[in-house]
Amino acid sequence: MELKQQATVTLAEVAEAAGVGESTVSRVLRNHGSFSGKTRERVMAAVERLGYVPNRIAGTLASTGSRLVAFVIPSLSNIVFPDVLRGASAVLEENRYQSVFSVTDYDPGREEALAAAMLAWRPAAVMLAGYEHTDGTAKMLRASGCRVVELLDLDGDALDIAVGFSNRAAGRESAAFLLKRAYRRIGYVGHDLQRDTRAGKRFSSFCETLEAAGAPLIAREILAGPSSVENGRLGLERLLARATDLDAVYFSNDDMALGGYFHCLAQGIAIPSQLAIFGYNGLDIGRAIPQPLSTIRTPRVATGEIAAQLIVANAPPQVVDLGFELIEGATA
Amino acid sequence: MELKQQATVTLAEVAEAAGVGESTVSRVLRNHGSFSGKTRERVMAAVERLGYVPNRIAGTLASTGSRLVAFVIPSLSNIVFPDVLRGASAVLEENRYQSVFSVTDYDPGREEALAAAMLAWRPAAVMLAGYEHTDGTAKMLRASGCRVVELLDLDGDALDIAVGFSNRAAGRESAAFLLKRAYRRIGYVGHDLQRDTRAGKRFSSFCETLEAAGAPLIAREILAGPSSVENGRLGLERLLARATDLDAVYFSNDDMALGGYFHCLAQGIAIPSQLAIFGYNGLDIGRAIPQPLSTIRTPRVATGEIAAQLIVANAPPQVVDLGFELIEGATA
DNA sequence: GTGAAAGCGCTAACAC
DNA sequence: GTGTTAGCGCTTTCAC
Repeated sequence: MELKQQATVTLAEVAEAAGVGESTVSRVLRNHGSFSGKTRERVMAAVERLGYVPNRIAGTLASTGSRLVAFVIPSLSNIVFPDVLRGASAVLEENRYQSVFSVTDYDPGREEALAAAMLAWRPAAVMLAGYEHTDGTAKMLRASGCRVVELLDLDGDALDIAVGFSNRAAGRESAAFLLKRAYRRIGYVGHDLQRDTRAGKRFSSFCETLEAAGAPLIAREILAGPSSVENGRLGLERLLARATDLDAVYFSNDDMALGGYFHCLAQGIAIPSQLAIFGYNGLDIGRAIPQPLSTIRTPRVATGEIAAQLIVANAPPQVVDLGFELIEGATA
Repeated sequence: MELKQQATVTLAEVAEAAGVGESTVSRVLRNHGSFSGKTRERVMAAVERLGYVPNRIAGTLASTGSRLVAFVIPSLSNIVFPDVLRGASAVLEENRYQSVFSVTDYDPGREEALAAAMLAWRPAAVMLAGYEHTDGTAKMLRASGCRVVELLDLDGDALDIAVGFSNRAAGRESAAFLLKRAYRRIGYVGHDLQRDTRAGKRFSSFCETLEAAGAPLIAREILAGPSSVENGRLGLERLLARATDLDAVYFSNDDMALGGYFHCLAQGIAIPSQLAIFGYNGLDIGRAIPQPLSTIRTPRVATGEIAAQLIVANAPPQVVDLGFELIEGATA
């Protein structure tokens, strides 16, 4: 316990040192209200001399709103969420907001507990992934009076603000694209759909679209655990062991699809003539492989940016559809 | 401004509703001090009924330590930092700590401003990447009295706690490995070293090791901007246009190395017989490509975990070397 | 086992 | 333009 004494320079001490009142120091520091240039100088000099760092805890308690935004995200392994955080935090930092986060690991129960913990900091907004929350979470969020932003999904009812795109539409368009290219014997390789409900939505609308076209899904391979390149490779290997006559495979996302691509590369399976591959997310890496990956590019960073802008502007409840872009690539 | 009224259920209201004093409610909620089972039930019932969410802002102000840990990281695009956050936040959440973060974009000036903003929340600890801070940042951190953890680098003097591994050692061992494999005409493809000082340290000790062995670096290609697969691809393409007789290339990290690998794949350059490739980080994807990438695996998640554990335990100042692992792979 | 009261370090009226 | 003062919602003695 070698802790140095917590350097507790307070606003009162600064006021004392500068020979002014506390509220004057507060005004100068927040550049709010009126004070003379001379006063300002004396205050700043005292701040500098004492190395004063304002206490936001006290400040927030005394004032109304906190410049804090809470993120409750499913994962940090799936690049989607760091991307969203990146977009949001850039905008928030510009506006002198701060970001708190916690990771649910795709567990709705954890989400509820973590959201409660976040709410205890009285944030200006809570940002969560998607619409699948427990009743408890929804109730708590509604009761909190703080802004709520649901991200990356539009297939459901928003609590307050929603920013993202439709996963169902993405699944549908992916299927439509493969059908248009005349693929008819289509398989699927995915990861844990119970937990990643957005991947689940894409998959179900993908299947519906195939069925409607009279070319239902032939085979699927669903791996436990999160998406990864290795799981994609393994998944395709297993799928092809069971279904040898596929002409295309839809993957739950680009990580998985890359794994599939590498499997084909290693096995000498010609893409797309022998087997077509289609992903989801539009990661940069998909464009750097020898054959650009056919996929759907999602506006992940923009989702974060827009969400943050709406909070900073205290915008009214709304649903913002950012859409997505189908990239034809060379693998399907 | 359609904000619902901020639902301000306070501890006082809970006390009132439960027919007990405020301090009793506080004791029950924190499970600290003594109270009867009956009292406990009544308090919990009132909490439930009113939907009370404790105000941590007030709680922290009234008590001593805050269960808040601040991360000041260079980037969220480089997977390294989400990995560290992931490890740390898992441990912190288990211990009911919360994580605040901000992103410096590799700018020491921004780091100083953001660190100051973080300090305003009086966190239990501030975690930063590496040792390269401005004098202002170092001074402020020291004066703050809060714990400081420097992550992912050990080549320098720690302010308080440091957790990570030596980037210089990593550069040295990478060079030694290539030399041992009898590569002698070695090149380098890297990203912005001014900003990513850890990559800079790896590179300089890599070069020193080559020189000491009488096989100095033949050529280098350094791209502006952050590391990416595409930049790696482009970098190798440019490098090979100038230096056609290389037998191995060292990349600033795995993202870059993957780009190089894909370039070779697309150009029909045989790996490793025509050209060897060596990376840094040991990303999972490097093991899923047809030829496993030769690289150094760094304990990124563990770095976050250990750092968090030390903070939770309020451990004394120390330097923790987690080391790294050289993966021989198939590309060098 | 429990309650009353004094702060924690600020902000926001409100006087001057 | 500036100081005084009353909270913000808790935790923490300290009596009882």
